[in-house]
Amino acid sequence: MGPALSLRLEAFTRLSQDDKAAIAELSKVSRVVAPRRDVIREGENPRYIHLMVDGWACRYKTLPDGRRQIVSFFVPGDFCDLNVYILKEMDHSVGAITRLSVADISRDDMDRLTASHPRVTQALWWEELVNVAIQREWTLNIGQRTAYERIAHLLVELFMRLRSVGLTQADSCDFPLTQTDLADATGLTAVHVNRTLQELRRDGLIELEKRRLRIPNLQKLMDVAMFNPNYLHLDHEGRHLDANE
Amino acid sequence: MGPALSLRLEAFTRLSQDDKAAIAELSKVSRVVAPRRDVIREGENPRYIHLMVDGWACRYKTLPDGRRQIVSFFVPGDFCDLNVYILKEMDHSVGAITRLSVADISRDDMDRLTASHPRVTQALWWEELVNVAIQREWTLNIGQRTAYERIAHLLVELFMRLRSVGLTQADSCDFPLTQTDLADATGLTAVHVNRTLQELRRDGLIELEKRRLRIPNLQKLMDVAMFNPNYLHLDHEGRHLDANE
DNA sequence: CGTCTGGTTGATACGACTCAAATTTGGTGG
DNA sequence: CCACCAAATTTGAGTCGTATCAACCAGACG
Repeated sequence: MGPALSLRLEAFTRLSQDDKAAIAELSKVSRVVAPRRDVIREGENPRYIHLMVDGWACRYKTLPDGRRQIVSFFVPGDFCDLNVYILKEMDHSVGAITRLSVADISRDDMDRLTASHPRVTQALWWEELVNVAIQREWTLNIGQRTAYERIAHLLVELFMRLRSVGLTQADSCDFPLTQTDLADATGLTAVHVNRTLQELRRDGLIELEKRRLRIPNLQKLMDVAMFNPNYLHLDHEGRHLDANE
Repeated sequence: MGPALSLRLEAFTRLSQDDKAAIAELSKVSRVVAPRRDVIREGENPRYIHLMVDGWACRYKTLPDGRRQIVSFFVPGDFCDLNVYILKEMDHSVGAITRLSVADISRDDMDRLTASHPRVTQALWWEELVNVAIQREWTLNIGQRTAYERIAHLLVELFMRLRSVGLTQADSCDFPLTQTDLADATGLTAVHVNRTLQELRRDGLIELEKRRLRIPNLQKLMDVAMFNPNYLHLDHEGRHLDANE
C-alpha cells in the first residue's frame, strides 16, 4: 500500500508526482512473508533491499546461547533497510511480526531510482538518520528506564509513529505485538512484561487486549515514560515544503 | 591529526590524493574542548558538523531526573556526526572525554566537499551505517548481556575499533574512560562496574590501570563477551580498492 | 597540605528473573 | 459449530543480580 509509504517519506521531503510514481513502481509487492517467518537472516548475503510495503516486522539479533533482542520495529509505512549498500553479510535478522508484504528491490533498480530522483535519495537518508536516532533512544530506554517506564516509552513511541502515518484512530491503534515481543524488545522477561502491563492497566494508562492498544491519556503516559518526542524528528521541514509547488 | 582520520575513512573507500587533500583542508582544528566539557548539547540548534580530529568523546542522553546514558563513543579517527542534515535540534549531547580537537565544518563547506568528492560522500555514509550497526549492537549488549559479559563486550569493541586505526600497541591501548563512564555506557552503576572489572581482572581477562588497558588474550575475552565482530564491518571492500590505481 | 576526583569496600534492599503450572485465547479441522 | 491444540497470557513462590547508601582510600593538583 503506497499511502502509508509515501506519507512516511513525505515526512522528510515533499515528493513530486514523478517521484511518487517511481516509488510506486518499485513498491510492487514481490512476496508475502507469513507471521513469525524471517525476511532475511543474520549471516546471509543481502542481495536485495527489502521494502516493507505492509505489515509489522522487526530487526533482531541473537546470542549464541539463544538470548534474543529485538533492536527495532518496522511499522507499516516504514521504508526499508539500506544495509545492502555496505554489508557483505547481514549483522542482524529481519523477521515478520504480522503477515508482511515485501518488495525486494535490486541494487541496480535502487541505484536507478536514486540517480534520477534526488529527493527520494534525500528522503531515504533522512529516514536512515531518524532510525539511528530511534536506536539511540532505545539504548537510553533499556539502559536507564525501569520496566514500567520502559514499556510505557515503547508504547508511546509506537503510537506516535503509527499516528504520523495515519494509522491510529483517536486514542487507539492496532497492536500486533505479543508480550514476548515486548519482552525481547525491552530486555525484560515475558513474565515481567505481563506484570508490568497489568500495572499500567491498573493505573489507567493503557488498555491492551485483542491486539488493540488504547491510550486514554497520551500526555499522562508520556509523562511517566519521560517521553521527549524530539528524537523522532517529526517536525522536519519536509512537512512544510512541496516539490510540486 | 589526519592519519587516523584518513585510515578510518579508507576502511570504506580508497580515497584519492585529491580526496585526502580536501579532507585535510577541512580538518583544520578550529577549537579545543577541555575534558568533560560539551561539544554541543541536546536542544541546541546545530550550525556545524563536528569533526572529531583527535581525542575521545561520547554522545549521551539524559532523563529529566538526571539519569544519564552514554549511547556511543567517538574514538580518535572517528569522523563526525551528520545529524546537522536533518536536525533542527540536537536530540542528544556530545561531550569530550579527553582533551578534544574539533573542526567545526559549516554545512556549506560540507556540501562543497561532498559535491566534488563523491567517494568522500560514500565513505561518510558508510561510516554512518556502521554507526547504526554499532548502536544496534549496544541495544543487544545492554538488553541481553550480564554485567560481566557486557563490560567485556564494550572493552573488546573499543579495542578493535582502536586497532583498526592503528591506535593499539600489541595487546594494549590507551584507555581514558573512568568507571563512571563505563557505568553510564553500560547501564550499570559505577559500584557494580568496579566489582565487575575486578572479576575480569581476577579471571586474567584484562589489566586496567592508569588509563591503560591490556588484553592478554583477546580471543578469550571475545568468547566470554560472545563478541561477533561482524557488526563493525571492518572487512569492507574499501580495504581492497584504491582510487589511485 | 587540604581538596577533589576516581576507585574500592561493606551491608542491605529491591527489581527483575526463574521455574512451574494454570488459564485463556485463537485457530483448525472434523 | 464444537473439539482440539498450540500459542499467549496469567499467577505464585522463591532466588539472584544489580542497585543503594555510606564510608574509606589513593593519587593529582593547586
